[in-house]
Amino acid sequence: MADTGLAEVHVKCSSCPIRHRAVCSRCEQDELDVLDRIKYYRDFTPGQTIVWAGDEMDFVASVVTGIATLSHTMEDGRRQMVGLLLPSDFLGRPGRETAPYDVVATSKITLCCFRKGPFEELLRSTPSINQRLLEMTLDELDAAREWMLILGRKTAREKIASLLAIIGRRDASLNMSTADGRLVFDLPLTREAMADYLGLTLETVSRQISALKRDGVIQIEGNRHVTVPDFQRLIEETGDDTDGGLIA
Amino acid sequence: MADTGLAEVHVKCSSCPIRHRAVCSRCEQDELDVLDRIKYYRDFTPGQTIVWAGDEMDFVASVVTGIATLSHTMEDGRRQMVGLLLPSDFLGRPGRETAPYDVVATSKITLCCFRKGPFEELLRSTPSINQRLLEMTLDELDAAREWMLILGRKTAREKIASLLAIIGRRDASLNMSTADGRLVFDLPLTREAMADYLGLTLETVSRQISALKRDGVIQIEGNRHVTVPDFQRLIEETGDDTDGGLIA
DNA sequence: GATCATCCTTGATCGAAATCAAACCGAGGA
DNA sequence: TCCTCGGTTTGATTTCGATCAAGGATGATC
Repeated sequence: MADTGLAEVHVKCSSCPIRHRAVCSRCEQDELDVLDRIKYYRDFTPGQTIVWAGDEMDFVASVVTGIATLSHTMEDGRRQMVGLLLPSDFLGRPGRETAPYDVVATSKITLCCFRKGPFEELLRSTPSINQRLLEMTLDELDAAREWMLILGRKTAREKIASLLAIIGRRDASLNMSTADGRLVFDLPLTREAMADYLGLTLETVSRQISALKRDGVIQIEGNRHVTVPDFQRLIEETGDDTDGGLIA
Repeated sequence: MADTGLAEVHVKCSSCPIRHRAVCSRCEQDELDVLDRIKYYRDFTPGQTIVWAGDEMDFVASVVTGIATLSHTMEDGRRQMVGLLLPSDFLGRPGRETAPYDVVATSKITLCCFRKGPFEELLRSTPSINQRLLEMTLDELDAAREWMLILGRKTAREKIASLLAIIGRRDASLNMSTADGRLVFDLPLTREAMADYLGLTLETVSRQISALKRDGVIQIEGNRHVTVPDFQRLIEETGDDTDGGLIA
């Protein structure tokens, strides 16, 4: 078992509450042993609902690869996305029985799951995981509050620019990007999902993206592939304080 | 010192990460001793800014009495409230140097503060506090996501009804309320603050409150004092799933 | 009790985004 | 090749809430 499992898990230690052997050299061996016994993997296909709001949820999980969304749906069909899960993000809440939102895969996705009971046991016995989880939750809270500003006070154009900046920034730290302020990435969301994220209609999303393209803020090939020639310019369009280096 | 401090702190143990002697019979004595040494109280007057966004913040705190708000402000003055601190709520983030939002007292308020260094030390040595803090942060995250739905997808009328329901519900568990579905409470916020909370203008807030009054959903005396004759009716106006018993 | 400053309400008008409607595009599949 | 279908774009029109603009209530201070 020693080092052969290295390729098995692709989660970075710095952003996962669970210390996977593959990437974390500081892991205590016994902790890993416990985790190995209770963890299992699940795959989902694009569009598949992972958990329905209100359903019992007997596991927590960490995203290994792929993207999922959390969203509220009102009875009349209005939908608001309230979270975006990228690789290394954590899903589920220790000490809660039922899921408060729908969780939907927007791409092929692999989750590393832990049964809730054993995981909570582990939480109790391993303060470091608790601490890690607290940090991650605080980060999520900050992100949520950032979104509240976007949802409550920004114009449609600013909303789109903000979303592009966030996705671009997040991708930049992990994926491709060229130096010199140029940035290239693929949108992980449909126009409709973007609309659900931003509290807009998909028509408005489309129009604003066209407008940003027309104004030279971005370039797009084939619906998803985005090039940002000048990231600073994009940041200016968000309405935020002009602080934004590529990687915050 | 033994029991004479009982009236000193009014925070309920069930919702405070710190176990105050006054209300918590399960406190371990030594933990209290440490806390007693590092805690201190600060009072603020209505309208006073407790922390400016970007300022260094060398303490964390728990609200003892009064109300404060967290808000983002954009350069052009647009403002979005992102949090409402009521008694027993926690303020500040362990492991962060500067405040990300303005914190403003909306009433006379008393904070129970802890210097950050010693508090973080305590966090490291006392897992139970970590755990408590995690729970509270997860609750806040849920609340933030609830707000995202309100901000992104609800109409002005639904927003107002939602805010009234939230304040009413929160008050109901602590303060006055009559059984039989009738509910009476005082708004802790000005129209402008409500607008900042809901992503509206104060004029729209005023108009929608008038409309709810005209339609008999609420009654109001003197700007602040609200009576909800039928809480269920108010819930229906929020657009949410019609689950809402008085106390969730 | 008059003055003043906040906070609140109401009216008229405007505008950004929603809604309604149609067409476009690329990828499979028959 | 043509057809279908999901995702997308674009246009015309409507609507809800913002904005602009007066006034009215309430409470503190002198």
